[in-house]
Amino acid sequence: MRGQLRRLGLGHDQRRSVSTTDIDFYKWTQWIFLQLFNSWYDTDTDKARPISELENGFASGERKFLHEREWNSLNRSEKREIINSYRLAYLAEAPVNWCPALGTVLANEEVTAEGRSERGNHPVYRRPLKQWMMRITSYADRLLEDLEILDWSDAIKTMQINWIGKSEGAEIQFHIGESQIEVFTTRPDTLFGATYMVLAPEHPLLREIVADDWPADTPEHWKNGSRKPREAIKAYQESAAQKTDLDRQENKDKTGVFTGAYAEVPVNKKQIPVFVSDYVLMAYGTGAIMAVPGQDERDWEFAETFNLEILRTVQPPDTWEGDAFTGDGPAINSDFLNGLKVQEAKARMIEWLEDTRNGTRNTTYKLRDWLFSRQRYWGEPFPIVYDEDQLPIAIPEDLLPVELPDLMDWAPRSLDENSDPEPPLGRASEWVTVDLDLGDGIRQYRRELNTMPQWAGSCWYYLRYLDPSNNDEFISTEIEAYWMGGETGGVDLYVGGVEHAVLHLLYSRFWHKVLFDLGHVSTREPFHRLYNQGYIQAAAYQDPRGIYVDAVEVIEENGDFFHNGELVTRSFGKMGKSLRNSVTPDEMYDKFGADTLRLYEMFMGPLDQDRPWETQSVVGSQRLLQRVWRNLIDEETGDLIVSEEEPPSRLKRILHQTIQSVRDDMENLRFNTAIARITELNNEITKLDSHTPRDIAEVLVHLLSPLVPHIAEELWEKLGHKNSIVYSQFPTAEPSFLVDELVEIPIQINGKLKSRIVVANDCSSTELKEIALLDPKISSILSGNQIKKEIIIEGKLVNFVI
RNA sequence: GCGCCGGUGGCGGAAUUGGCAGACGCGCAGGGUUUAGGACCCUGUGUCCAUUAGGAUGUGUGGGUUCAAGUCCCACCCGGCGCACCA
Repeated sequence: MRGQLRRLGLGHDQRRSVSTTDIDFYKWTQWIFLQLFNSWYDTDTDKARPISELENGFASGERKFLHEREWNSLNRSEKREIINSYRLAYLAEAPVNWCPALGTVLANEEVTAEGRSERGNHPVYRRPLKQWMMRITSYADRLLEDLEILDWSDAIKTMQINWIGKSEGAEIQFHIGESQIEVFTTRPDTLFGATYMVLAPEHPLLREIVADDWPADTPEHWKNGSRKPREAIKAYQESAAQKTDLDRQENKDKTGVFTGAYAEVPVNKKQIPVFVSDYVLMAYGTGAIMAVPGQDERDWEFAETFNLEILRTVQPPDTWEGDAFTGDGPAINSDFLNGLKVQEAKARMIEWLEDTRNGTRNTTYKLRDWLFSRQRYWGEPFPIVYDEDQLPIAIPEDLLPVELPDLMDWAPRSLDENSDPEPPLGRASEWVTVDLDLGDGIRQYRRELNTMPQWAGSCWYYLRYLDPSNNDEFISTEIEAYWMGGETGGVDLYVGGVEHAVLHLLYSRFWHKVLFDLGHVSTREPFHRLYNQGYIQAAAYQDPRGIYVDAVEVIEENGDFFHNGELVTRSFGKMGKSLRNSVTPDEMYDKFGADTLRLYEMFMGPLDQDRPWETQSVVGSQRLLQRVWRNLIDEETGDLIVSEEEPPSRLKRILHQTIQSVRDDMENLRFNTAIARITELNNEITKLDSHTPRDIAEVLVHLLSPLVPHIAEELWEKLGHKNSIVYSQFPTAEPSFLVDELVEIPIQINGKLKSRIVVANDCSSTELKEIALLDPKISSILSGNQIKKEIIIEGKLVNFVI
């Protein structure tokens, strides 16, 4: 890998090379973990603060302690548990993604929509486990808002927006007998239209509310075939538990069971039936909804299946032919809301709910806290030990790093769905306990056996890269300010693939904001400008059985493709072994040289798009370099053949126009068009009868140098320079040469091009018109026709309307 | 279903604020140089009609705005990616 980078002249700075697995690096990853562990999120000031400030606040009474008992009446261990529940890095028993095939739990971001692992595509199961979490949800709003200051593509921004999934609305209390159930809705304005309620099958309050017997007149199809509600609910819960996420997605037919219970709608005291259905997810909102079929398509569908009342509370337009109406319109059937538009009605209803203590304004997010521990060997050990209270204690900074123990057998075990995760570090029997003096004498502690995910190191490596050998700090304050500061703030340009949209790029932003709050970095965001490069794809070929054949052996004939005489079909995909379509940089280097390879890769299309590799086309780039070489060097002797003459003024103009566009293109990473401009310049030089003037040659080499450094350096040296071209100033365009003395102006009749005239660049519109009318083609068309209108734009065009 | 991105010659792709569609390259065709070869040089190359001159037509489809639309507006089709019963 390093060899390939070097061979291609990619100019990586070896001195700044960092590896997240080096002890010197992960020592600081552990240090950052401690910053998170030792902080809490203060919602009053909207930033992270040291946890000691919270503790002192509780102790002094300065900060209100909103729990049942007085802070000072708690014992040490109770206090610790409370404090722990505020930390940005905390342990929690929660439903997590357990991937037995990988032997580890995974973060939500690492599980695909199909409920499989991003890595390896293995099945993932939800199950409750005690794991380390990162309180990224505290930052949801800031992660959302600060997207605005970033120069990122809309694609990535929307992916993050969707992932954070902010919805504003209200939480409303419903009474079911003695019990109370909270519902989250983004449409509190439709409360009068609530005609039934639905709980998720996993909802904990089901136990309390399910009736003993079906009420009289309960329709048969509400009963799930059971004689008693409890039986019906139990059967439904079991069948729902069997369904995978995939099943739920594929089969969107509404199913459900009546609980036998009725809830009271707070605003009109109406009694509505309570159902259980798996179209309500426990993981979102409160796991319970008020169903408003009139304004919600899913509820409409369910209402139709179970013959439930449908009441419109927003007036759809007259032309409306659909079912549920989710658009805007005046409220109807809604008492004090009648006539109000959705926005006003929402606000009014929230006011009413808060006044009457039936609910509160609330916001929910799809984003969950980040599951941070893994049961793998290759990861940073947590700088955490446990004492006899089984509560986590941070290893002091001066005892870092906590090194990974040597393990002969470090592979994760492949387990099944029902087994528990087994951290490989548990096999390091010498290591699992440790004697430490943490202030009260040497005592034995039990180590944390989980490790951090691979994202931990990549969350902050861009900072360490700036100051890679600092042994005293994770980065020096001055160096951080120098590189990360400036107008924009953050990394100036970050090029990477789109696949990290809601993984690395979200996690990094989160860590960076924590470090910012604690005063360790000076910018709100880590990456100011993000550029997602496309992938180079290559043609892959499948034989009639669908098996991929070696792409290099395929021959084309009249648009069809053959492999050993057999017809094969073509598709495009990422290069790789499975598609048997790889072309390695080394092969290309050997055949064409590093400069040609670089030039071709930059020329084949816009950087942000996927582009198909075509070995056949690489010669084009090689030819350009050969032509440039021959324009400056005698092929036979190897001598420089540039002339010291002043270049002709026409060529000088072309030269400066080229400088201008190449600068602009490079600034915007449009290397393909920059190369096209350079090619045009070189083609002009080739047409010269005399040798290339030095002024032209030097600029040409300069323009090429970032793209093809090797040949550029050699030509630069042959031009007589002692120092490397990288130390010389990139050319700047002379404004006076950017305008041509003569310009060609198109002449249109009725907007269609009929002729062209060449005029001085400062030709006035009256002159333009006169010259245009003199043009033989134009005059012959115009003769006998009345000009109705004329559009004359100086320096641009002439258009006569007849 | 929702969101984002895209659709231009045989191919990869160009085209500021609406202003000459197809820059540049590959491929292809014809010619030149060479003992030969092409990773060399020159010329041509959107499509259709025409011997030429020239004409018509043309940026996924259908409408619209405009003197003028690849570009703006409306409706739709196709492809890629992401999310998906998110209340």
